[in-house]
Amino acid sequence: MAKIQRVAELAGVSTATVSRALAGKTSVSPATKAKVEAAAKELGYVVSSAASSLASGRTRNVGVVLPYLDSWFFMAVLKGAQRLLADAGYDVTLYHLPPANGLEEDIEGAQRRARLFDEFLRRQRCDAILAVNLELDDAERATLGDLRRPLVGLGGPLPGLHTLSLDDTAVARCATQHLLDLGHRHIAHITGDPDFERDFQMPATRRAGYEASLADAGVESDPLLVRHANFTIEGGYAATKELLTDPRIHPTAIFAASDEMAIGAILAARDLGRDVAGDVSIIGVDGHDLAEFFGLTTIDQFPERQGQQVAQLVLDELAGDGVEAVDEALPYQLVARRSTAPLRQP
Amino acid sequence: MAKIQRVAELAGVSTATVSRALAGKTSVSPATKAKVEAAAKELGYVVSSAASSLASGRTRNVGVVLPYLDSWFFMAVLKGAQRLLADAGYDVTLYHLPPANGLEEDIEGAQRRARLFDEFLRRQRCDAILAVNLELDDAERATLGDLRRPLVGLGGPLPGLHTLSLDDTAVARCATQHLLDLGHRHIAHITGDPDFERDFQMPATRRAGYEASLADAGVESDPLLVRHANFTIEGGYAATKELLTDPRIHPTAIFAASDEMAIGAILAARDLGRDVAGDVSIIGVDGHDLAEFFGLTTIDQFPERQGQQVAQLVLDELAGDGVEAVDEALPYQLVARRSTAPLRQP
DNA sequence: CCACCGCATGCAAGCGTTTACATTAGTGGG
DNA sequence: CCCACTAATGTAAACGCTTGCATGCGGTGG
Repeated sequence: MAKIQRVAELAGVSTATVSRALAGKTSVSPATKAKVEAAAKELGYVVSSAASSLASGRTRNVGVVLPYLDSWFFMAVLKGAQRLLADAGYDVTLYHLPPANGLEEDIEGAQRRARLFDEFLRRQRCDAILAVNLELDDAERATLGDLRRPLVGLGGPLPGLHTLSLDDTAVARCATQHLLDLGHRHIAHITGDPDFERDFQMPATRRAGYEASLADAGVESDPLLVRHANFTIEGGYAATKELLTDPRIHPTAIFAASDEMAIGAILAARDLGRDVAGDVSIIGVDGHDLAEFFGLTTIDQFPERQGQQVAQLVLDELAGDGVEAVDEALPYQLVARRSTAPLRQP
Repeated sequence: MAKIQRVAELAGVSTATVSRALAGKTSVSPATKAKVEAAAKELGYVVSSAASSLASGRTRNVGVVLPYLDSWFFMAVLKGAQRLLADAGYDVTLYHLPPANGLEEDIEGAQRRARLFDEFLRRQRCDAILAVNLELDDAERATLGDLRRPLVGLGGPLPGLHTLSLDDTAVARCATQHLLDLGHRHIAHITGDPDFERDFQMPATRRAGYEASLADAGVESDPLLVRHANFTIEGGYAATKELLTDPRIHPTAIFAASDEMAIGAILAARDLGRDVAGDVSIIGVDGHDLAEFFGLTTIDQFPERQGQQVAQLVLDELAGDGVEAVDEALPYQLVARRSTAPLRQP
């Protein structure tokens, strides 16, 4: 039996009034509202989300799509978003969507991806989708468009939808400029592997910022100073060992496109007996929890706050404040620590 | 209009048949099934989860309750569980439930916790709950019991429900024994802070295993050799600096209750100019991604596989294989790497 | 004093499925 | 050739809420 019935009977009102009283929206007299709430509490009543969704078309649930579940950065974002959404009464359902790698042989991955779009996201389980670092092909874009639900992105821009993104060019310039300002001229760069993930723009963008900054300073860029890793500590470590032992180059500073790679760089430098900052300055990007611990200079992008911001955006769109599909810039900030220092004069 | 209607019309059958054909359960002739599937595909039809849930009482959704969203370990578990559940067609909705810290002043945390139990978990949005490292009070236990849904725990035992847990005593003994076998007698232990999280048994249990193992070997345990950290790299680092510089003690080996603390220990030893393995052997627990990178000897507990296993348990219970409420032991394995070595003879 | 208005509430029609039960057609044994 | 039985399908009643519309009521301005 419709459980709301029981509450209605106990409170001596109709189910309609119970519904209205508990939703808190439309006009219900304070006295009635109190009675209903008392009855609900006494019976331990909580609305059935299925029934409520079916009747109202609203689910009180937001889908969060993440490319990685094992990366510090995305978890920080998730944490921020989850908290804000939960406080607003929304559940979060989590979808894992690894970046399409474009590899022929990854049939399983492609199937999972297709299934996510064709099946999971279309069940109308979410009032809105919050997608982090999502790159879409046209069919996928169409699927999401058909949902007719707010769709908000973090790390865009994604054409046609509201996104929050970091200005990767500016961030890279900021990091590079910091090293230039310290007097460094042989600045290496560790970034993502452009072949590794199809369509993942960020590494290329940061590299462009790095090169532009060098160019502005009249420093010639050397392809040998750019290495690819995959955003992991191990990757940064390996790349740095190469950079610091290649006899053709003599970098005095390294700009890593993520803090995890920068931490790997610090460890590699130490293992090679180089003095971090003294012999080689290292700067990262992210604002990793461990940056403080390692004394890592970084461009903090406040990931947890990003999660909150993008969640707030979702809530705004759900509230109908029909924001237009724009791309907003996220804040970032240079945090100077011990891993960077002025170039030691030879 | 009931969209299933359209499919039914296009396929020339009743909605009941469409429902059956798409669910794939009951008897539908292959021909009809094909027609229905074609019609559904043509219309891009996907069942509305709300309607389906309301009618069937099943949601195809599993709630996963985690104590931390920013810890490597829990994310590894989540990753494993999410994948298995997604492959089985289940959505995962994520609930963040920080451990109750028992602090009077943490009203906000207590409210969040209460709200999770009283509101979120009771909306009948989940077919089952998968709880990781959950510690419940009686009222909470009652709430979850009232749900009448499968409730499975990882890291128990939780009285009355089916759990998978690591034998923390055995793990600690295994780690300690490894160090004893290498000839160490002054073995330090870094574990969690018992006051930090009310009711979180694991640190105490591991410590007990450590002490039992020492006792078995006839080695006297020294409270000075036990330090508390909070399962972070920073914590392990700080604790290790203390251990290695306290003039009253001379540990030649450290057993850290987590790999992250063990990594902190390695970094601390290095910073103090000690040779890891040569001067001080270090062993952790978890099987962290970075253990290989740091050459860390560890007791691997295969967190991602734990996630899969506990997810499988959920699926089994949902399939009605009414497993009884038992506590099953999870596998673990000593992985010896470079951070442990035989005691150097003085 | 009346017509009108707005607020609080009730009534009942959905919302889009699933599924128990009824119905029909086909099958093999007696 | 009939019957009992099974497999495939249809019929229609839930499922537990939300919400447009109707109703009743006290107050207000003319």
